[in-house]
Amino acid sequence: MINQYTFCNLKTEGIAAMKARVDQDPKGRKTVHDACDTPCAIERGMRVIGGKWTGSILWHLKDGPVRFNDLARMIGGASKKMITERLRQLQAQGLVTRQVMDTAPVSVQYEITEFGRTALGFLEELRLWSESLPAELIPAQEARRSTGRA
Amino acid sequence: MINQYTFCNLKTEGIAAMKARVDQDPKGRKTVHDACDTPCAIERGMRVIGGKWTGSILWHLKDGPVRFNDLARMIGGASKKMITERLRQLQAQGLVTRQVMDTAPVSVQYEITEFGRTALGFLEELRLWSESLPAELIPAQEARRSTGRA
DNA sequence: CGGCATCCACACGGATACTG
DNA sequence: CAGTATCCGTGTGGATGCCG
Repeated sequence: MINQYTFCNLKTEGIAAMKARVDQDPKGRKTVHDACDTPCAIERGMRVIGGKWTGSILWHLKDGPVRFNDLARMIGGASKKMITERLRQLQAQGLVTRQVMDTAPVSVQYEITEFGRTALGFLEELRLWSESLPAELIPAQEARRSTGRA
Repeated sequence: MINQYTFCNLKTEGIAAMKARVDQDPKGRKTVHDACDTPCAIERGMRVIGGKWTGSILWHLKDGPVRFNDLARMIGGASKKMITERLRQLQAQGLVTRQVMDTAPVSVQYEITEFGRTALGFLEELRLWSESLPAELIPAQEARRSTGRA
């Protein structure tokens, strides 16, 4: 009978791994201890860099500051709206900085912060892993149907 | 005029460290070279393990087979529907296996495959990174409003 | 127990137009 | 150039019920 599991915890004090468990009382009812009180670290991390395009954006900034439209150009498939949205989010989280250059016409530069760079390691790993994936199992990026508006 | 992007192409031949560049021709028009091959790997990877709860599920299977309901219990916050859905997806992608045990009542065991394990590496990295994040910037998991139905 | 079916509220995100 | 505003189809995913 399976009644003992380990899974992710938020407290990293003892690091190693506090073990979350599913226990069974005499009556057979189960309770979880130290479950993912909050969404797991995994989930929480995903909320930060797992947004659509978020990873790509961050990734594109790794080689230096990039201007808005260039960024949009690089990430083919993402609308300006999305780029803006995600950039704002990343900015609010301190992963990138936004700097308006005093030129005409205006130009805005986005740059990854030191903090943002700490995420690149993981992204690199993800990239390597992804590239080893058989193409068939990648869920096709479906084209949304047009809104029908002129 | 937007008419030339290379993105999400699945050719992974040259990969290595292709730098995406935005070039400008004499007339000031810009073109992108080697745009998304690399970054899109990020996006593609996200499509596979970036789904809601997907990472958590995989993560929770790392220590051994787990039964459906126990899995659901562990991942507090996810509905059975989601768990099922994601499990099916993971199964179709060969990251987990599903095995119906011959017991009464039925019990079903999910187990991570060797292939699935290859993803644990960066999930671990993600976990470490996430745990270092200040709690404030984690987008709260908003509670959906009830459907109003009885 | 381990689901599937249904219903439905949103949130997401593309398209488009407009602005300084 | 670098957005903002708006409109709206569509996907996502929680809630609930039923079933073998």
